[in-house]
Amino acid sequence: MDEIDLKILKILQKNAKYSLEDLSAELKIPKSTVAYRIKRLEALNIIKGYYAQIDPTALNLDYIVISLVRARYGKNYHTELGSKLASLPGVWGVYFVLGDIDFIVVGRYRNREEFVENYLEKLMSMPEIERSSTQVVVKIIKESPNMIIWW
Amino acid sequence: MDEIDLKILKILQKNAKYSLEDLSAELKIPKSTVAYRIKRLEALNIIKGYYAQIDPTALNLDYIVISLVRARYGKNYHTELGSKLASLPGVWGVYFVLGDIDFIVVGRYRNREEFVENYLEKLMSMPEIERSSTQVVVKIIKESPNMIIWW
DNA sequence: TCTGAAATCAGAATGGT
DNA sequence: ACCATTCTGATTTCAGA
Repeated sequence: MDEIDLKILKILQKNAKYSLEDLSAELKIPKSTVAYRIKRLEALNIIKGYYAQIDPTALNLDYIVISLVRARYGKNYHTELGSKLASLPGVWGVYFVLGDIDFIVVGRYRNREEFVENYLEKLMSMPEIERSSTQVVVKIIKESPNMIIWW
Repeated sequence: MDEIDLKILKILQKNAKYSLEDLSAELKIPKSTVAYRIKRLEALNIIKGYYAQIDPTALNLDYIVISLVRARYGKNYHTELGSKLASLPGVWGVYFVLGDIDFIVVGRYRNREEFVENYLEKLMSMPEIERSSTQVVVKIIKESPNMIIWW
């Protein structure tokens, strides 16, 4: 991983359709070398894949929720609860944190009913949870999780 | 936006490199029609772009933080604070929520020093903040924000 | 709006340094 | 590990339905 690899990643994290030719011109190295580098980054699993970014609002996914969850104490309670939370439909993020709270959970739904049915009811029936508070997101000010390299 | 569009999106949200030919076979429509559909989804900004997904740990980004922020009351305090939080280096998510907390902020850093310098010090010098608590993520159990369509 | 065929172009493969 | 060339196949274009 050198400076050139980093430059490639910096460009591809923003635009996966950037062509080998343009990368070649940008980095001033032959395009076959660019191809070679990218293949290596893929093989090393540094590039984990390519995906289309879809506008959530276009699919009416504007019922975004974030929950702060505290687990009960007990052996395996944390790991078990973690995977149970992660498997809830609509949940895309589960973070295990230290402190007052144990888990932060993020999910996207199309409306209140869908949220209640797929998320809230299931959450409230989990015995491993000691306490949880769920917030509805009013506005997404920033959401660009694909921008890994910012420096 | 019909059933076919949704199927296309469902596939491309997972794999942007899925070829027109394979999509054509999968959906049982000619590949030129698939191309036509995709172009339309792009034009309508339903597909917002294509990205390479980069492994954060490969770049030593394992100092992940989530802050719960409460703003002071006052005109414009909330919108101003929102954009100030979003502009912090390393911050990729800022959510405005209702309730006890006003903002939930997510950031990625390579180490403690980088986090303190780029994030914590700047956060703590923001007068619009009444109170904030920052959690360090011990484990990312799930993080797949690109999976928009789950039903 | 959709489709088939042709043309174009980008990416994969090869082999040499 | 790097790079020039060749080759393959995916995408774009366009005319017609």
